[in-house]
Amino acid sequence: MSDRLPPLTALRAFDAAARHMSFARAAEELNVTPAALSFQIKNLEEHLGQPVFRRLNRAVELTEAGRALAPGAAEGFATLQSAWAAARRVGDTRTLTVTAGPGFTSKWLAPRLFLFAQENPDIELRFSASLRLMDFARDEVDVAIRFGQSADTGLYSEKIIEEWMAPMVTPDMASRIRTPEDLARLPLLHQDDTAFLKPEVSWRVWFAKMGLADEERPGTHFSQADHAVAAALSGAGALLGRVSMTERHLSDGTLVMPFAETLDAHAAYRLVCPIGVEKRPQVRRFMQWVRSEVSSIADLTRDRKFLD
Amino acid sequence: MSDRLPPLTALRAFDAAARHMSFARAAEELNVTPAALSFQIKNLEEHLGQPVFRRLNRAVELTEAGRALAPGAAEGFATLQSAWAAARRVGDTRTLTVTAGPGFTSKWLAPRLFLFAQENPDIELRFSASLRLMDFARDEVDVAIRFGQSADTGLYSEKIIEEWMAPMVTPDMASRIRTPEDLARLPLLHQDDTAFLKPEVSWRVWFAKMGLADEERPGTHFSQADHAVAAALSGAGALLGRVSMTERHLSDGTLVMPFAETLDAHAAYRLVCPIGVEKRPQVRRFMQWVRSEVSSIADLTRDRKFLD
DNA sequence: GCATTCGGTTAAGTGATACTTGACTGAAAC
DNA sequence: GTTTCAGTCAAGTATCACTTAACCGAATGC
Repeated sequence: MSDRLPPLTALRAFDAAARHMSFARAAEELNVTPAALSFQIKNLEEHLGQPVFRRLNRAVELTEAGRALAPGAAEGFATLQSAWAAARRVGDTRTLTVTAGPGFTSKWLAPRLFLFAQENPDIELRFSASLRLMDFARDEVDVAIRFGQSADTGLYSEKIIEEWMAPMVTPDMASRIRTPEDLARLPLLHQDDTAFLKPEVSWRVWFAKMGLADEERPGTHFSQADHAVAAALSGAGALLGRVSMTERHLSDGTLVMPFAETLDAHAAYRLVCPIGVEKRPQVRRFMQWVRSEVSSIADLTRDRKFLD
Repeated sequence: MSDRLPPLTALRAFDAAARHMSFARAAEELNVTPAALSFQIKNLEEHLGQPVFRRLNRAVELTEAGRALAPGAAEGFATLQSAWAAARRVGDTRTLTVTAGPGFTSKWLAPRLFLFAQENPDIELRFSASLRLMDFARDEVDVAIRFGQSADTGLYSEKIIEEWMAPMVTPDMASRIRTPEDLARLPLLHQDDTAFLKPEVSWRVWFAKMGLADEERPGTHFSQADHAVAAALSGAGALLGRVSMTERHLSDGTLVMPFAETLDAHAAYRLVCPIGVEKRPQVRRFMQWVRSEVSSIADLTRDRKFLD
């Protein structure tokens, strides 16, 4: 009994046929004639010793053996596919695929990306904004930007922005604020995306450290940081904003910090990639560019005071 | 840029070469000449646009691209391999592969297996005793016997033995035991493999339910049930034994239960397999055999009393 | 120090195999 | 009742994977 793999072209044909549940469409995918595909399946069945498809009049359906084979075959070829894609990316100095969360993407990356594109016209930057953590092997991504309190092990990881938070309001609002008590009377905007941080960073903590009551503060809650920022920009209330998200608005004055007292998030954005990838030229250039962009926002931190 | 998979034979050649880190041995594995393999690798490199191996004088080493490709390639082919093996097992009514923990294997399965073999000479029973949970797809196992309090979802699961525990000693010892207090004075044997059960089953609980002090009982601890049983058989002390493990010894009188009071483990051995597999003829016959074996131990439970 | 062995490469020739073409089948659709 | 659809079969062909045999360079051995 040969438990050795059958001819791989036959397996591949089966995989395509099982995914499409149609020989004709499978043949199309593989750029062969239906006859060739039919022959391949037959060949596979000969190797297996039993049919994998039950031929119906106008359709095919998997036999039990086929059902046993199909998921593993699909997974196997998918694994090969992404391994191949990963190998192709090595030595490809033209493209760079970056992933980041939606907040960071919209408030930090996206507004600056055209600058990177200008400086590096030869690099084709691709983009994948997603909250879920990417699997570098599966998702064909070169570098990821992740927010968190500790570095991932087994990956290259470089801290790019230390996060801290400060009260922020529109300039108009700021003119009417003198004391923390003034602030507390405004509608407060809460970002729940920092809720997992320890120690906690929230309006409650900020006010407590400023000497006001240590109590839950009412207000509007946002699950995504950029929505909270948008609300603050429209004058909906006072935001305990993340500098990484609001640096642009603080620079151009559409948001201002009425107090110098800030909270350290004890967390940072990190640039993360599989070990070795950080040495590829386009990744190097991206990192350098990120570093220089970060250093230009450093001056915002000039006269802040940490509440600790 | 073709991100489509390269010729699969070439990928396969690369996989073998990367695993052996030698073209010659890879060629041997694939039953081809080194020349053919060399050509395949070259072909692959042409498709990739860069070398995957650096040729040294007497050896080869992976390039960065090779390192990116190798693990995924190995995983992919391994997946295909086990999917193929799974498909081959379907429709193979000759062999049956069973896995169970070491305790169940040595105390229940192994002593009876020759009976199954006698009744079913046409089935080749294979065996895999392991503590770790098997992955049906990966480990080429048809059915598993697992001990636990709840059934696994997504799998066919049939309760085969409800576990309960009772004090057990050698007949010699039993003659000197009249009251639970007598028992408590003996060296006590503890099995830690049931420590994860809730509610707890232990000497402490048994004695407490019999009206003695609810306190930790000293004694010897065993991580594996069969070792504790062996100790009890040699007269080392009193065991709060699992009936599933000791049925044989209770039947032939080498162990006896000095009290009728027992503890329900609220757990059971289950026969587990991927859905659909339970319909295969040799699996059916194995299950039927297990059921009939189980029913023959039912009479042990005749005059037990549950402490609840 | 010269021959040997080892591991890989190259080139030419060969055989298997994967594919195409074109005719065919049987059932469903119009 | 013709048309269409999905898959099959048979014959011929092109491709490709493989073998054979000669070759290369470096380590090994006497």
